[in-house]
Amino acid sequence: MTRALQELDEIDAVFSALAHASRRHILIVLNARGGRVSAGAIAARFSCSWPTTSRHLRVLLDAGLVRVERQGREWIYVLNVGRLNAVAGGWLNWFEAKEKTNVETDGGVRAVSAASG
Amino acid sequence: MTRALQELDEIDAVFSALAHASRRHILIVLNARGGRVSAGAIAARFSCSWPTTSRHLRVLLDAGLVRVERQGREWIYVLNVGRLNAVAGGWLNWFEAKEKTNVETDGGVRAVSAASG
DNA sequence: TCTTCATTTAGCAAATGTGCTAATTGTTGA
DNA sequence: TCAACAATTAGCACATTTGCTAAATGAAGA
Repeated sequence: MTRALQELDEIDAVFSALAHASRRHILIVLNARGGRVSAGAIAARFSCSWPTTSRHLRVLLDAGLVRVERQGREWIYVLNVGRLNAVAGGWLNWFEAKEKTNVETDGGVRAVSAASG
Repeated sequence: MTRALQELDEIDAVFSALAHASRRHILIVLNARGGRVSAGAIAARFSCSWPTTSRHLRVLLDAGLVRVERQGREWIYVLNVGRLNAVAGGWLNWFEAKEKTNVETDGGVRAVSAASG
């Protein structure tokens, strides 16, 4: 897979992960608690069942927005703010940057948005 | 509905709209073409059927990321970059801002992420 | 007015996502 | 080794999303 296609997959995974309110909530909670929280502490804050929260965590993990570390019998989830800002923020920057630099050509456009539709 | 809950609905609509690659692509195309493009010109760039693209446009419309104007027998879609940056960018800012301001309390956290899970 | 063009709406099938309960894995401490 | 604990994986039901084709809408020009 080329670098450009891999980037598109990353963008897709991140925005898909951000599409659900529970997962956005998990990231906010993680951030507010200093970026490191056990799965149990996260699950305790939600009204849905523990397995459901666990699956949301896995989606975030697959998108690279968190990583996980075993600590005794707990799993500690660690927020990856850098990736959130790089991937989601990076995509959003195409819109701010537009006034300054020339990204009018199709080539440039395809580089960040191809393989859809 | 309170102001805070309305904001949560806006965040939800915007991130749900951004969750599909075709819709992200539409926004990029719109941006590259100066922010104003007819539905036909957009549909012509996609491999999926015209009605399918039309529905993607409606999702973007409902999220407030575009508006639409009738011009003769064409529909012109107009990008709303301001809303994209305000809602999606605004949500992302909770993570950058974290190092500077204190948002540790649960009250603050709930204000931007409640009603999930 | 009638046809043509541009696009949307309707309606259906297939795929995907979400939530639950029950069962499993792996760790700790007696 | 065994019980208790922390969390995940498995498997199922329900809801939503996505894509298609066919039909409808509404403006423009002959």
